[in-house]
Amino acid sequence: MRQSNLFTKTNKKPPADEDSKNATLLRQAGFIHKEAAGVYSFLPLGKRVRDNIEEIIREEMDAVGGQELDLTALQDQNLWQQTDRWSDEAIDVWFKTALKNGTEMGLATTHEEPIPNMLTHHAESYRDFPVAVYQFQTKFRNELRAKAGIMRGREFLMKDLYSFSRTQKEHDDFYEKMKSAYKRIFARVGIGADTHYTYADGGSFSEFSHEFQTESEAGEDTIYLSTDDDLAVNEEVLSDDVLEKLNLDQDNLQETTAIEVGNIFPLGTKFSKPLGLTYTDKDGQDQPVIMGSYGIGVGRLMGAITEIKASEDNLLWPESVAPFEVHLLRLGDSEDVVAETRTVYKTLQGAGVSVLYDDRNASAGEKFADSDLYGLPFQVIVSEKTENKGKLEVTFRPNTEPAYLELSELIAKLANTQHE
RNA sequence: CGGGGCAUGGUGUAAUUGGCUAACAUACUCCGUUUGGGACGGAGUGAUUCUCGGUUCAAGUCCGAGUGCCCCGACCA
Repeated sequence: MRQSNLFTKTNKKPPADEDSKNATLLRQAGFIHKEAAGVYSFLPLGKRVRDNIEEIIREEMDAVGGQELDLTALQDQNLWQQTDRWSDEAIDVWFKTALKNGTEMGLATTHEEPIPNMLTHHAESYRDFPVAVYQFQTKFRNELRAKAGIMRGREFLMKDLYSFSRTQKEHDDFYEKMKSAYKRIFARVGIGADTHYTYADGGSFSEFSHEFQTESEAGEDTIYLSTDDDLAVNEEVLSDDVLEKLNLDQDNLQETTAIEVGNIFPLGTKFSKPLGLTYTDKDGQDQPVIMGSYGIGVGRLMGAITEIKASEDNLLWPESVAPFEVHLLRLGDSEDVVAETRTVYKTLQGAGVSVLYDDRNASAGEKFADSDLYGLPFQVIVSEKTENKGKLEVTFRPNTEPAYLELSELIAKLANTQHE
């Protein structure tokens, strides 16, 4: 994309009404726009990042057999009354709204009810199971206090997958597959080393649920990390009993704050029973379906990546999620520089590389400043200098030492550093 | 929901502490010169000082109420 066509602008100063690093930098760079507290719009650059994260998650969900769908945000209160979760006491973050006829509807905070309800109309036989369905869907939560930029908002995009199994064993096997899928996701988006499988409260149907917690001072959770096992325990369930069960020694645990970037949750028959989701077994008998839910807040994950990777002043994107792989800077506007930059731009695009081409008639300093703020993984410079050298100047962030490469060498390098 | 802080052009700030036409930087538009770390000169555009009410000869400034934003706490299916 030509940067001259990008309608968003960077700001010299960060916004004054923002405290979190993620919102401060993402807004200063024009990746997101704030509509209200905890309500952020995604602008072209920000949307590209979020889309990239979404696509990685999608690939991993498809790989474990997930089928993508898209349920509505508007929710019928009758459904939620079946599980006794329509009241504001049961779910205190409900947004509710009235239809013209006076009927109340809710804006979905989760789809633990509607998904199994929908499934009762489609899956009945043991032959129809197991099933795993997922969606990227907007959730609404009327938080008492939104905070931490895009990491705890009132409206946000969430990937939620629900598994439906016939037996506990079938459920357990799938649960393990999801655990691996989540590990791959967090590794692929560049925070694998900082993210830890964490034991957390399991609610009424199982002893534990499991969270993926990314170490960061911006986090709101406290976890106890066992570095030997790359395993952690959320403060909320920490006890001698639990430590013994997990074979952990309190003295070897390290307390740290972390961002919950994902969680997986065994639900048992908590929802399938009241909603009447059963399957008919080979003997013609109805059997309850065993459920699991598996969530990742896509926006929160983007926020977490920002918190982990960005410096105080500049964003920095892992190649796998960057809005563009290459930031191509044209310094000067002499004919040969313009022609050469255009050639590089076209050739990289032809090679399947996403390029943000700064073709503006701006000063070098301004281009560098914007480029640093954007934090794309590769910075490629074409100028009189590089023309004389006959090579491109390439910086691979976060390195600051440039390399001088032929165009063909650059393309080879880009191919090699493609993330798994 | 309890507590604290803040609210002035798109953005970041100032305004003698109640006093003249709300200033500066940046951004934006136009002209010209520039082009390796946010260039320079010139000319412009842009503000109901969050809202409503009050005090006063006079309010961005004081008072009251409300709203919004940020932070701490509680809460977090």
